[in-house]
Amino acid sequence: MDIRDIATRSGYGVGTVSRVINGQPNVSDRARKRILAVMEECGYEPNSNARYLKMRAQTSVAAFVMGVGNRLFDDILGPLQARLAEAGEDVVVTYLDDDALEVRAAIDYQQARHPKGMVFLGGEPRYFAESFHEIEVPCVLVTNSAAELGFPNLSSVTIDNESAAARVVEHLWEHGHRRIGVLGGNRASNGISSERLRGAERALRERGVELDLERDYEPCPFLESSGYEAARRLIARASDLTAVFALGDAIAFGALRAAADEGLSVPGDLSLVGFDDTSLSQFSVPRITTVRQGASLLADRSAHALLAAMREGAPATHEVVPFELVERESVRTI
Amino acid sequence: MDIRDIATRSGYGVGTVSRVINGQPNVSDRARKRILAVMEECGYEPNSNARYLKMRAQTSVAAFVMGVGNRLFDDILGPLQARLAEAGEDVVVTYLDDDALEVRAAIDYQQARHPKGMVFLGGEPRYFAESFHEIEVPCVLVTNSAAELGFPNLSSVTIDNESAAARVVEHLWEHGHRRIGVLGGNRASNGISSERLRGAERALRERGVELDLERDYEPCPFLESSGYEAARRLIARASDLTAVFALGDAIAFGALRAAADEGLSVPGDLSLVGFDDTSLSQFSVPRITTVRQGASLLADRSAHALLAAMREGAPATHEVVPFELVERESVRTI
DNA sequence: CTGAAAGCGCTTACAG
DNA sequence: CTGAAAGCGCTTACAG
Repeated sequence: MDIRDIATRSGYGVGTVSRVINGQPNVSDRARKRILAVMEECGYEPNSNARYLKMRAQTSVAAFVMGVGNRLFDDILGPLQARLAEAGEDVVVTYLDDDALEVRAAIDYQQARHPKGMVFLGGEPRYFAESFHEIEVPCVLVTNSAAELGFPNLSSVTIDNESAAARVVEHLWEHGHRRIGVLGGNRASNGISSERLRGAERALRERGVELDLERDYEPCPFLESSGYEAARRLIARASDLTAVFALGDAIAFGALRAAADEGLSVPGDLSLVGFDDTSLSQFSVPRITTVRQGASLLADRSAHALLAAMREGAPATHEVVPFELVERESVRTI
Repeated sequence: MDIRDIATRSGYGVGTVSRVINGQPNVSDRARKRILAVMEECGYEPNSNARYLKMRAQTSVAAFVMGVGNRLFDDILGPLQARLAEAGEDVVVTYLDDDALEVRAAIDYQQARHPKGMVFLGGEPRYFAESFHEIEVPCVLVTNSAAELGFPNLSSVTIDNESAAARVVEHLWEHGHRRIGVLGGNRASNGISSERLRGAERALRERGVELDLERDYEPCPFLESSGYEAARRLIARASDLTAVFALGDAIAFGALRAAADEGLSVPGDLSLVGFDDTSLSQFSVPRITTVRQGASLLADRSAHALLAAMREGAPATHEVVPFELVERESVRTI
């Protein structure tokens, strides 16, 4: 059952059939109606390989997910693929190890598959700066800003991570905390973790305290297990901390467990704040105060930016969506 | 840069180039070496649309994920796509709402995209029985058995959910619990939740107690929030329960929170067991006793079965992989 | 508005 | 072992 069968059965030529498939205007109503009816009756679906081959277009959009265990990314992925599916786009997702070079992976992928567009869930700006110029298709970086990078085909949608982190510190400060530790991420990176770290440092500095990176900060990946280990180290080393700001909910969740293992109650002995508002912080005991970034809003805006770039050649945009500090039960006033 | 360019530059014909691309044997070593070198030098990658069009083959394998928030599925997806990628297969993933008809979605997808194979992460056997016969490509159902269904192109890999649930009840029983409630899933379904429920009922019955479905069972989706709500209802209704078996970790995690909100300590006032061994049960306070099913083992075996069916036309297999009860801190002896 | 024809980049008999 | 040619199922100028 191919386009020729439909042409024969409907009494029109393949050209006309093709035009109705593609919703082009220059077809008579009569022809359109008839052809649609025949296609319907035959359950005909155009062969996408042939279409894409001709249209010199690409098979789908590729999504690269940084790190396997990231809940927020999983939460974004669902809505994202839904939005894209509504627009008729498939998404092929690739999970990358935390230490994989996402831009390299994307370049290889582009070479092999010629996607129409790509989206990066997370990513390290440094790698983008180095090699993103090899990428030609419209892309969007999600949860991390690409504004500074200035590539014409790289949009981004993100919250203001630095301000959000500063807000957390402000919140802790208002509740009387002066000895605040920070947990997670990686100083060398210039991704979200360093933005958040910077925000925390700035807010502290504005209040006259300099964050002691050697003592009161402990880096770690955004995983429950890593958060657990890192928190144990931090707590052991800096036992005078009254509050810990974990740069991600998964880390905070691990830290909550670590505190329990150290015999510390949260928030009795130690206050804790997370980041992302996943179900981890919503249902833990105690519920963890955190920063919400809306997964479906991020997904929406990302799909929008990508589609606009893919379809209308819209220029790259850098959208900053709002965040919200959600106060729960893990911070006490001292 | 297409196959003709490579042909010209290497001094061979396109047929020969095509043969080396496809690793066919009837090419001289000299030709192969030369052509490979030219391809390498040009960074040439064959156009997959053209290949698939000619090979009348399909673009990729499709994965359907039932429900958006399922951690276990997310954990399977990563390794699964990695295995498949090693074998040169893309995977296009589609997230389905909990109430979506996965087999219908797959039929539509097959119609539209002609995938080489499909994998279902979760799924309702009833729907498979009804309409899977419309599906022609090799498929595998993961975390749920398709053995009873008897379709020649539907493999499955799963643990023995019924035995695992029975094991949980046995464990609770050994610790002195006689009033055991069950939380989660859906009685009408005949998917994993009903298997687990059945296992629990059986184990209870073997010990002379009949599970009161109206009083000591509360159905719910496999989400933290649903587990929370369901647990509150169950606890309010059947306050004499000494233990609750949640049919999933997410549910257990929600239940842990619900217990806290009811002023019940776990395991002091109420013992709790989950299912899946996600990080939710690993790092919660208390850590939750649960059943481990190995995500990467499930992924491995599924990829294996699918590949065998796709490449060698291997018949459907129904593999049962081991589970393990992992004892933690949420069950006390009474 | 419509059809006939060329061609997208490959693979695969068919000859040699 | 290798090349020339046909054709996979579409789309898109080009005529009309």
